Formats: sequence, C-alpha cells, structure tokens
Amino acid sequence: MAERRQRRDLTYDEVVDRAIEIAQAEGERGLTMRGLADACQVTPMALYHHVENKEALLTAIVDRVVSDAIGDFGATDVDWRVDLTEFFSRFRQGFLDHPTAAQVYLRRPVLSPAMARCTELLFAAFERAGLAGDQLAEATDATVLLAIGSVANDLTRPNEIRRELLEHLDADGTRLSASIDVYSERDGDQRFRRSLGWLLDGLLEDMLGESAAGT
Amino acid sequence: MAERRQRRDLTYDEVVDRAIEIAQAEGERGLTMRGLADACQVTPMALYHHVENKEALLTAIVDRVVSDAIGDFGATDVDWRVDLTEFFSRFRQGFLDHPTAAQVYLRRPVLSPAMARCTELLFAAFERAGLAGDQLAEATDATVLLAIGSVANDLTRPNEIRRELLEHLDADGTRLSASIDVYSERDGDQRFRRSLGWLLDGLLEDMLGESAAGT
DNA sequence: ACCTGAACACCGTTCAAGT
DNA sequence: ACCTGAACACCGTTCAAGT
Repeated sequence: MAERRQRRDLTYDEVVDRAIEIAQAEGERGLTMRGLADACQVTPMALYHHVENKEALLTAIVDRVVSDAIGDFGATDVDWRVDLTEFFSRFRQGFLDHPTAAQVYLRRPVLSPAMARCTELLFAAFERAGLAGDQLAEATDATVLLAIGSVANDLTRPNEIRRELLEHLDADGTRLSASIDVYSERDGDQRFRRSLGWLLDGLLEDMLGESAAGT
Repeated sequence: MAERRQRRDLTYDEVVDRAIEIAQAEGERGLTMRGLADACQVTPMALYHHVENKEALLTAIVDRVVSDAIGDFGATDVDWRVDLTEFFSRFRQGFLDHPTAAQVYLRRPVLSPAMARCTELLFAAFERAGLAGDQLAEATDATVLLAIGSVANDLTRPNEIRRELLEHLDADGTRLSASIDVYSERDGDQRFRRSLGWLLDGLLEDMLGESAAGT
C-alpha cells in the first residue's frame, strides 16, 4: 500500500462493482470497508465520500443484483401465469447467485428502484389474472412470502443437511428417516415452481371461484 | 467489575437464559460475549467453558425458543388441518417474539432436538391428511417455505414500510399506490393462515385429487 | 474443572488535516 | 470535492496462567 497515490477518479459505480466482486468471492463477512478500500486502491475513509455507510452500500448491492436478475422483464403475450412464474424464478435465481444480497434482503427491508419495480410487475400479473382491489395486494403478499421462504431455505439449507437432523431424533421419531432420501434429489427451483402452482391454484379458486388452469 | 470473584456455580442453562434476556433487550448486535460475561458476573473467557463458541450459543437459543413455542404440542382429536395451522402459528409466533432467534434460523440451518421434533410433527399431520411416500416430504417442504417466508417478512417489514417504497416508483408505476392502504391493516398471522390455507387447498387437490375442505 | 488477565487480529466509523 | 492518517470504541477468540 506504500505506492498508493491520490486518485480522484473513483466513482460510486466502481465502488459497488468491487463490492459485489468481493462479496461473491469472500461472502458477506469477507466484505469489509477496509478490504473494499484496498480493492479500490484507496484509503477506507475515501469510500465514505461515495457511500453513506456500509448499510447503504449493501442496499446498492441488492438493488443492482435484483435489477440484473429481472432484467428487462415485462408482460409478454403468453399466459400471465407463465410470466409470473418466470418472474419469480429469475428473482429467486438472482438471489441464489448472490448470497450476500440475499442475506441483506432477508434481514431488513430493501427500499430501492428495482424492488419497487418488482412489486409493480407482480401487481400487473395479478391484474391480468382477473384480480382486483384488495385481492391484488393479498395475492402479491402470499406469493412473495413463498418466494422469500424459498430463497432463505435454498440459500442456507443444502439438501444433505437433513441427515444431520436425524441425529437429534430419539427412537420414536422415524418419519423423517423414512423420507430422508427425497431430500437428496430435491431441486429448489422445481420445488418452488410446484409450490407456487399450488398456492396460485388455491388462491384463484378462493378469489375467483373457478377451477384454475392446471400447473 | 472490581468486585468480581471466582464463582464456580455458573451453568450452561444460566448462560443460555442470560443470553436470551440480553437478546430480547438489546437485539442480536447487542448480544456480545463480553456483555454476556458481565451479565453472568464472569470473565468473557469463562463462557467458553460452558459453550463452544458464539454460534453454538445461538443454536442453543433457537432450540430453546422453538421448544418453548411449540410446547407440548401433539396431535389432538380435531381436524389435522386445524392442528397443522395451530402448530405453524405457534412456530411463527415464537420467532416473532424472539427476533434474534429468528435471524439465526433464517441465516443458517439449525440442527437441534426441537427442530427435529417440528419436522416429525409436520410429517405426522400430513400422514393424517392421507398423504404418503414422497408426498409427505413435498408437502412439508412447501408449507415450511411459506412459514419461513412469513417469519422473514413479518419480522423485518413493518406494514408502513411499503409507503417508502413508493418513493422509488416513477410516474408510470401506480399499481402499488392504489393498493397501499391494504398494507396498513395487514395482520401477519391472519395473512399467513390464509396463505397456508390456499397452499393446502392446491396441494391436496393435486395430490389427492379431491376437493379439499375449505379454509 | 473452572476461571482470570492479557493479548491478537480484526471491525465500522469519527475527527482533523491535507490538496 | 476528494482523499489521507491516526485514533476511538468496539468485536470473537487464543494462549498461558492461576486454584
């Protein structure tokens, strides 16, 4: 670091870029303001000129990740249900590809443009489904709960971890043991799509009183 | 701290008790090994004799919280669906009452006796519903996703926070604005129960091919 | 076995100063 | 405006030593 000179060309975007790189390589604990400063070839305190504090930096990371994940996603001419599922699948995968961003999203609200856009897309999809008024917020709410849970679960619980849970069961607990092999082949995305399908079936049946289209 | 003497009566249970008290009062960031040591009237390093490290302590906290929350819960003679909903409601509430435990549960797998017992209870409920084989793990999986998501959402997103999201919407995004008032009256437990009902409806319809009992 | 005291290797951030 | 350098007030944990 002895050869560090003043560089007045550091930008906000570069700081966020480097932060995402470090987070990908080292995880959230590995992303420190000091380490990030080194990567930017700058003193720790120089970062505070571009970013308010570490939490603001983390918000920027989540916004970037979500924005990249959903891309230019918009309504297509196919089934709203296909669109909605595709949207959530992208949303999910973006977070699974960026665990640090996911951890932040799971820990606190993230108020950002990309996040607001997600909400609009969901409302639009449910409007196309024929929902209206309070139903829109309720349907969005329910499906978002499932998506959040799916991200949290798939990010932190590898399939094999359930075997370790068996060690905490006493003799009379054998139901999980009998089903333990199911978890080895568990596919997170497929599991989410099926669960979302069930939730939509039940929700539409209740709200629209019609037998909804199958999964 | 000058009047701290050696006390050889400190127990594991007392350490966990004090830790939960501090976590309740100060939050997860406020729970430090040094602060916990003070509360136990002991030197920081004395704690490491009773607990392997901080992560092990957090696991103990989650186990205690979950164990207390589900209590002596078991199958009753009423509808399995009532039982299942009641179980999840307790599980949910336990975590909402103990945010620190919830944060740990959302961040990493928690392998403990109480957690294993939860899985057994869920499998048992779905057995009573008439499911068998792979269906048991799949139904448990789907409902757990929803429960995890509900905990994460209700713990970290106060109802009013959605209004702040509006500031990140540009002019053409007005769908959330139109529904924003729905979130003010949002009741987390009720919202979870309804969503769980929808998920169970869709799931049973698909797995058992019958029109399931209403919510 | 149970505990103390000092130290190590970190954190995020404030403050004062340079250009 | 943009950056440096030193310092503050913390962390979890290791290590060596006491009883």
